[in-house]
Amino acid sequence: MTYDVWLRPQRRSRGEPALSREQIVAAALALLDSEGVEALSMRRLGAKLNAGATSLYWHVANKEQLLALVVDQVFGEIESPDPDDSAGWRAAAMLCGHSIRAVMLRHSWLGPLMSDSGYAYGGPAMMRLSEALLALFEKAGATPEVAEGATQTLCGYVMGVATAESARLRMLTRAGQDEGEWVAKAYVDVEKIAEPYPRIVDLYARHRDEDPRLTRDRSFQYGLDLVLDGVAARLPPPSP
Amino acid sequence: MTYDVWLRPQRRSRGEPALSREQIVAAALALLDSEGVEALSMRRLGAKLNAGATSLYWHVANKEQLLALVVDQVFGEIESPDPDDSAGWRAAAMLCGHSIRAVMLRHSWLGPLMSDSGYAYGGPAMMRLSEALLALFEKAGATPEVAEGATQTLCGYVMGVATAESARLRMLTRAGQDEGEWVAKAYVDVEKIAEPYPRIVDLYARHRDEDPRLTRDRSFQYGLDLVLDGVAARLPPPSP
DNA sequence: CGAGTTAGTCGTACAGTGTGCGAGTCAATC
DNA sequence: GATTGACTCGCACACTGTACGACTAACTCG
Repeated sequence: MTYDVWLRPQRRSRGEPALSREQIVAAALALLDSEGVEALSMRRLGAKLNAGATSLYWHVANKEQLLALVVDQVFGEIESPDPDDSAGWRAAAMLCGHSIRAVMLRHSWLGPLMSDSGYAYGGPAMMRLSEALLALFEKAGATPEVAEGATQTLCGYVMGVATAESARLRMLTRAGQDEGEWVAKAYVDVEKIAEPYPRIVDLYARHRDEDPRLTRDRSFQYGLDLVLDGVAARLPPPSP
Repeated sequence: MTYDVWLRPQRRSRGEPALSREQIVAAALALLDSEGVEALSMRRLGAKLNAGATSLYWHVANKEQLLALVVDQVFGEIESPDPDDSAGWRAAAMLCGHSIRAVMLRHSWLGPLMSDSGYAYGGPAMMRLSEALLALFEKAGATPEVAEGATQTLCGYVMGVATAESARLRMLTRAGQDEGEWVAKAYVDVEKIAEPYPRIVDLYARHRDEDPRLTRDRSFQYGLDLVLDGVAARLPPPSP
């Protein structure tokens, strides 16, 4: 019965209670954003809400469920594509891909939390996103099967890459270093470890003097284009 | 200096010590496979090795580092592509993609651990894999830039999808249910939540009576083909 | 109005976590 | 024989998630 997270109605009384599920989720989100995932404990969250740690358990079954709620809340920040986007399906899908990535980089704890369990069964926000993507591709002429494949491939790619990117970002902020500095410092280590792997050394060298953020942006865009090319090839030819 | 995990030489004495780093990593791997990530504590790991929990800290700086070592060890199970594969680059890349997915599904804790931090800086095994993929694409005629893009896109897609798949698998084994049973049971909940999203309801309905494993296999293959199509379009046309 | 029910909060307690520290052991070397 | 260095380990600390039962305060019913 894992789905009852989303089904269970919220109990309510008259004089509104001091704590509410929305409040708790919002506070958890704020704590995650400002201090990272390892800082989120029920006690700290309670303290932030001027409440006892165990009071939270009235509104939320356990920590895992709370995290699922937070994850879905953040999914709500993603801009769903507009199936009637006048710029065409491709531009809309692209925008959506970038939006997913932006949200995952903005909340760099999202990747790990999704992998931990959030992924497995999606909440309403994730469903809304999936529905919108399916609709987008179908409107572009895809069969339901193609739309499904396109959606899964797009999401798989975007989330895979963004998860890796955010892992890197978390490591940097934890080290309190700028991405540029870090690349410079890491380079000497990488040269040693990667020594038997000339193409990797070369790859590092090629990006050595670039702004790492731009490199990442470009790299993401490259793969996104590649995936969307693949999608386009599976759609009926556009009417002239 | 995050890279010193891979650089630090192992201390050794004459009469070989009761514990070794390899042993610890192997035991941790076994524990992860058999009981999952939440069962891996330093105390339990120590007990499994007939050693005190804190003895491990002689061989390993901390738990995080241990996990990084385990992750890289498992990466070693992935079959690197053979750049001279007589079946062509596409078949080789495909095989590699399937191998990555197989390893991630076999060790369903891998996705989360990679997202947590492993991803950020790769160990030798991950480097070997990257090098092999770069070599494969370059041998197929790609420029270093295209090879880089292809590698990142392929890995991003495969790891993204496989992480999502393994999250589902973990949830199932935790619930002690068969994937088929679960789909059947979840269906009634999903119908409620997804009710405003007709395409998702439809998607569920389409797969309702299939073997979920085959559905997943097919879906993965679909996206892999799509990505490789995109890669092919970026390679020079094959000589006749 | 009084009694009972229910929603909501919280303190305490328990079993567990990662790991710093210092004390111990034992083989190799001087 | 003394000393060094490689290891092992028990204890302690601060911290975790959460079960449980006690408590308060508001609402409902007779």
